[in-house]
Amino acid sequence: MKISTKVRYGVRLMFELAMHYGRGQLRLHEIAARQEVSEKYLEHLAAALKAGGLIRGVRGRHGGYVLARAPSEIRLSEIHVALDGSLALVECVDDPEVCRLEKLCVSRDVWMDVSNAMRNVLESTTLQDLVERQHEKLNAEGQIMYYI
Amino acid sequence: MKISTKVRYGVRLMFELAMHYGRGQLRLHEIAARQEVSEKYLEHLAAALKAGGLIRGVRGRHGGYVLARAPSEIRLSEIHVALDGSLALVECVDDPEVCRLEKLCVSRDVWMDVSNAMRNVLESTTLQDLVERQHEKLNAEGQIMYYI
DNA sequence: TATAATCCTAGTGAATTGGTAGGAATATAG
DNA sequence: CTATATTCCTACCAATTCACTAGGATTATA
Repeated sequence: MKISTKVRYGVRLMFELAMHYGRGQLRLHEIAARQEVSEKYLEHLAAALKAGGLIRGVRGRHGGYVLARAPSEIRLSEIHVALDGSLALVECVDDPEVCRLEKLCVSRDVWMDVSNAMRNVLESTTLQDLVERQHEKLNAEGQIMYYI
Repeated sequence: MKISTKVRYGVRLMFELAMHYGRGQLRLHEIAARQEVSEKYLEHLAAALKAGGLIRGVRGRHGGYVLARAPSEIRLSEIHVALDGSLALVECVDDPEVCRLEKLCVSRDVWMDVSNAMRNVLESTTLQDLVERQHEKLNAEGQIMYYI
């Protein structure tokens, strides 16, 4: 079981927007260049993130995307949900009705425990946390800031 | 992201063997009937579990499978690894070398946190835990024990 | 010797993944 | 007004993975 590239790239897209927060819109073209991903592919991710209410698009020349809320108000769990649906690792975690054995099923308990463990991490991490961690890392490495 | 049926059925297969532990081998035929899964499919799972050293096969008529160790000594993480490989949600969690940005990458930290959260649950849960939970549930529901 | 089980190797249809393609709509610069 | 640069929208596609089947070889028992 691996995280899809959709979610991986999506998180990085959101991270780029978070790093740029407060300085207007950012074009997919730039993000694509930095992440070395096709711009066309990012369009799909952006569409899903927009549908999820996490970013806003600015059309026309000199357009781009902006975060819909402050980085501190966007949890990674929301990004995951927008791109990949529920965080439940099996159907019956969200919807017990799907299995007639729900009450007696011990595997369901396990998958619920694992799902909740994931959810905890993703809900308690915001884009702001990522931005701060990035700054710490860059300082620690003595690197020039990539993001001006 | 969903758990594969391979792992789901595999855990249930192992659970059946755990419920039967101490009373000799159990045939896939029986497990398949109880889980309403094809016997042929379970053969594949059994092969992987055997290769992982978690079960032993007994060939010939009246053959079957037995746990290789006591249920209290088999962690769910081992089952997952045997059937689905590493618990790492992205390549670079296991092997930082795959990405040249490892040191500076904050997403890697996130996926490592999530992977570890999952790992914690699966490593701290044994088949014995499942067996006990099952007994509790059956008692709570006032049900006759399914497993004799 | 017939039978019932594991064991082994291949194949396969359907779904999912990870994209591309092409253009419409929209806003800005000149 | 026009050219251009962007988002937005819909369709398509190749490769991979998933979930499973098929067919038999091997092994042990009754």
